[in-house]
Amino acid sequence: MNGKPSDAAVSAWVALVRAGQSVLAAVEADLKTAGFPPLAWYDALLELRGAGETGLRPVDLERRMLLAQYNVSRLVDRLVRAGHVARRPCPEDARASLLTVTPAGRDLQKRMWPAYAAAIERHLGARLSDGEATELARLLGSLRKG
Amino acid sequence: MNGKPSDAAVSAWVALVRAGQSVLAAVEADLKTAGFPPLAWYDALLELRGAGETGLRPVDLERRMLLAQYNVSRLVDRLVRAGHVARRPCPEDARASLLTVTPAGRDLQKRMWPAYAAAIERHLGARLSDGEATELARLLGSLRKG
DNA sequence: CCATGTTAGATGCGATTGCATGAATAAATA
DNA sequence: TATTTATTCATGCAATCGCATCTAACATGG
Repeated sequence: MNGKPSDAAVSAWVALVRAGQSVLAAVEADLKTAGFPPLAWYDALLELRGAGETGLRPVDLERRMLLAQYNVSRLVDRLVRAGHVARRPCPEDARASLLTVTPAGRDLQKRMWPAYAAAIERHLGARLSDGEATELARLLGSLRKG
Repeated sequence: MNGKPSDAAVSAWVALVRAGQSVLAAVEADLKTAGFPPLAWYDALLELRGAGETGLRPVDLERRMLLAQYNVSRLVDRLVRAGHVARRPCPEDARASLLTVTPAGRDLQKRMWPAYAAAIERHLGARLSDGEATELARLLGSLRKG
């Protein structure tokens, strides 16, 4: 079963790739201009913060961030080297570590948010009504695996 | 003027990044599995083909593909090395070349389309009705710079 | 316990990306 | 025209990515 996509589907595909790339690049550029690290750092810090005291194993981060295993491994390396994340041994699985955000990491994440929020507003919020944004989120949500 | 984004805008942002990444990665993976080069090659060949006999300068490709200048320079290098694109001197501007698709490039692009189309259908078309796809394309279209 | 298979994570290596800069030409201006 | 500025493209270098593979630790079946 491998039907061809409708014209509407192809249009949506093209629009998704273009808009995704364009908006993402613009937001990343704003963050960089403000002197901040890439979005992935923010995402990782947010995920880890949301996991509370215990922290997360790299494999958990991998699943939440939709990143390849080796990319998580190296992202965590960089975050640890920069002092934003701490590793401690995982008591239940000696292969893994438990990752938690350090105070410096929490601080970075908090300082990034205003710039990040402004970029989202500028490149996305300002171009859609709330109703449109909600509808967009709904449509994009149905593209998730399932 | 730097208001904070609404919750709806933030939701749309998150959904856009996640869905974009997820669907794009899935389509790229399908293409690679089928033994084809990355999507950027297809896009470039398509743009060049659409430009007819004359071809395009690298800078034109850059604008159409939303790529950084050095990425275009290197993408073209690879396409030329692989025999899919030809350079000839641009008569009106000695700095530039005019890029055209070779027969091999045309052939590659044609062979890629079925796999590409199937991937779009699988990862996007099959998950949205035509009406939804049209609406999605419309909403994403309003995110373009203007 | 041992053997086998599976999962978590790290890493060497080559390809690609991003940044900064260079070289050549074109365009604008004095 | 001579000078300055802007545009087009290429590239050295460092950082990052992707792939393949490796080690270590769990899990399962005997």
